[in-house]
This record gives sequence, structure tokens and C-alpha cells, in this order.
Amino acid sequence: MFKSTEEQLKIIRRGTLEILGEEDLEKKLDKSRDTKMPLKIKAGFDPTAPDLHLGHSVLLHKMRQFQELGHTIMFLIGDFTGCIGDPTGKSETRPPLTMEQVAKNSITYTEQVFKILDSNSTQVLYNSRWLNNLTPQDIVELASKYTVARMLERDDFSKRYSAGTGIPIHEFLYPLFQGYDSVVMEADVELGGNDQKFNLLVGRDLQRSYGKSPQVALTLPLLEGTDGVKKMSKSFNNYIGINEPAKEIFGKVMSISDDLMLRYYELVSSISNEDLAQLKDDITSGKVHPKDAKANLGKEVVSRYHSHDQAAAAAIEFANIFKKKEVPDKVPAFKPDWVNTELVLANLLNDAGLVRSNSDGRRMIKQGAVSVNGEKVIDQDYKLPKGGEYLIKVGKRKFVKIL
RNA sequence: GGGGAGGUUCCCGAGUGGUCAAAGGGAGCAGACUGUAAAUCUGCCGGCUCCGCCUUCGGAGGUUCGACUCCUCCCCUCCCCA
Repeated sequence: MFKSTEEQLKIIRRGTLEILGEEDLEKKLDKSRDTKMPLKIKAGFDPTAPDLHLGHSVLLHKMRQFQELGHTIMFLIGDFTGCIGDPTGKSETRPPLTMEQVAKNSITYTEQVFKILDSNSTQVLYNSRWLNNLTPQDIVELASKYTVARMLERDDFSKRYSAGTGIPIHEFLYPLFQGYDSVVMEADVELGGNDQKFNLLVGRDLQRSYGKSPQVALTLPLLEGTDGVKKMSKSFNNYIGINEPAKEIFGKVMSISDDLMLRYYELVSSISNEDLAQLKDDITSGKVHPKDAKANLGKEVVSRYHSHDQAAAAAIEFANIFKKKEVPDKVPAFKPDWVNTELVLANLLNDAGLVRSNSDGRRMIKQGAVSVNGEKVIDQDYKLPKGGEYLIKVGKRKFVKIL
């Protein structure tokens, strides 16, 4: 039923950044084969962002691989810890979520993860189930197992400490609770992004303190967002959501830089290392145009979360709009209130949601970003007369049809 | 408990009685150039009925013709000492 430990390790290692406790992993895999008991693979998610994106997908695909190897995925929703606020990667305190928000987000989460994970071999757990039952004594005991000095080893804590930004004590509890989750769950392996390394190791230490077999910490590279700098995150608005419409995903992929494209190939496509190296060569030698490579990547990503047909359609529409400067097939329609015989264009843009305010609308017009029926409008006070249909374009890709 | 430093527009950060909707940088947006790329250049970047008006500089009051700038109280953060 299980592949050999060597084979499993080969698959597990692919694309991972670090395996902390790799020897333990080998032993655990051996034992699992001998006893025919799947390993418990833990991965935790904060229910802060209801939309899963490509950044999450890196981790989710690794989870999927473990499932295919026959192990049990324990998908932990940090509904309790989400209310504390994970300081990871933040230079400042993150505002806690309310229980209501968390509950709502959790549902959206589980709806989406099974686009990637196999629901049959996934256990979904909520850490509030056990964390809410901890008594003050339990918490004090938990806290006694770690020291301030060790906490300050963590990069963002030490940075904030020396920068004098302030670290509320509850943030120290976060890694402890996350580690305690591992104790309760008896996780064999915990997966996480590279920024979770510290937390994963705390879990390993705590399990040892509580007399459990320490988990192996497996970290995965963090995917940069579409800006190419910060990690992909909803709060930075640099993400490509797996739930987004096909043409949206395709468009976003096409807008990333060439360097970033290669990075995405590495982390989110299923291309082999050899083929990726070949692709790089071909781009350097001019054999392959980077734009085409990017389009292929876009198609692959869209196919994965939608379908091949939709991927092909998105690619064609993209080419039509930007190469041939055509108008997309489906343009959202907007029906304004024609109280007068004419409407101020700037305000209409605002009402239709194409700009953020009337002032912004005027600015856009002034900067030559707006066209009506293909004619560029420069006059900030331009008014549309009543009657007739108008096709309005703002910037490069925002269209609306006025009825 | 004592002493000190601070809280400015999305972020960082100037500004210490009018010339401030508030320097500069970053992010973002738009235009040019392109491969809707990157880089670069240019412009915009609180709101509005937009040559003017309105609302902002931790909160609430006060002084003043006039305050982001002065006073009072309050809230919050950081540092040092205990």
C-alpha cells in the first residue's frame, strides 16, 4: 500500500525548502510502512482570508502529494488562534478577528480547499475545540515550557523588539498555542510556509516536552505576489485567487514580470526541473518568446482551476483585446438613473464602480484614461446625453456598457 | 511609582501660529514606450455642485482674527530608572 521510504522521500523533498528533522521523517515513514499506519500530516490555516490563492496552492499541492502517498491530512483551521492574531511576517500587531468572521471564513475555506485536496482523506479540525477548554493552569503550564529568550529568537519578534514597536504578550501565546495543537493532534509532520518555520519548531519542542514524538517540520517556499516583491497575500492585493474567473487569472498571470514568471513556473506549475531549465535556456537564446511562455503558464493555471476550454478561451480573448484592441465579449452593463437629459461622465464612472470617487473620475478623464465609444474624452466636465448606448473604457482593462 | 520621547493623510516620514490638503520617499492609479511585462520617463494621488468650497494631522475642550503648530484634560505607544 505504501511506497518505499526512498520513493516517498523523493516526492516529499521535491519543491520543499527545508525538512527539519529529516532523519525522524525517515524513521516515521519506515514505521508507518511496517505498521500500515498512515502518518498524520498537519497544516494549519488562519481563517483570515476567505479567498485561497496561488500562494496557498503551493502548500495545498504538497498536502495533496502526502494524500496520494497514503497519509492522512489534518487540515487545521485556526479558528481560535485567528482571534489572537498571528504576528508572523508583520511589522505590527494584526487586529484580531471576531468569532463570527472566523466562522464565516472557515466555511469559505473548506469550500475551496477541496479543489485541490481529496476530501476523503482529509480531516478538518478546529483548534478552538481544545484550546477553548484550556484552564488558566493549563496555559500557565504551557507557557512555562518556553522562554522569553527563545521567543525573541524569532525574527519578527526580535526586529520589533529592537525597533521598539511593542509586542503585546498575547502574541507570544500564538506560537505556543499552535505548538500545542501539534501536541493534541499528535502530528507526525507539520507543513508550513517558510515564515512558519519558528512556529513549526516550537510545536516540535512542545511535543517533546509533553512526552510525544516530535513532529517533522517541513517548510515550503513562499510565493511572491504579482508585484514580485511581497509574499502573495490578500491584504497586499497582489494575489491570484483560485476562485477568480478564468480570464481574470489569465490576465493577472500575463501581467507579471518575466523573472516572476519563472518563479511561478517553479512553484505553481507541474513542469519538471529539467523542462524548466530548458525553458530558461530557450528564453535566453530567443527560441521562446517570454510572452508565449507566460501565456502557457497562464493556460496551465487556468486549466487547473477551471478547464482547458476556458483556458483556451481566456487566452484568445486576451489576445483579441490587447493585440487587436478589440472589446471583450462580455462587458458588464450599467443602467444609470437618467433623471436629467444628460449625465456628468466623471460621476457616472463613479456610480458604475470604475473609479473610486467623482474626483477620481475627473482625474482619470484629465489624464486621458477614459474613452467613450472609442473616442478619448479629455473634458473633465463632459456630459453624456440621454439616449443611446455607450461603451466606456477606463484604463487598459476596465469596460462598461451604459444602457 | 519616577524621568524622557512620541502619536501627521494607505505606509514611512517632514512640518512647531497664517504662504498647509500639509515637504520627501514608498505603495497605488493613469499616460508614453512595450510583449497589458519589467525597467524608464511624465502626471495624478482627501472629498465636492472643482478657477472656489468642505472635511482631515490620537480624542475632547480652550486661547487666538486664524492652530497640525500654543494651553488643559484624556487615550495610546516606546525608552530609561525602580
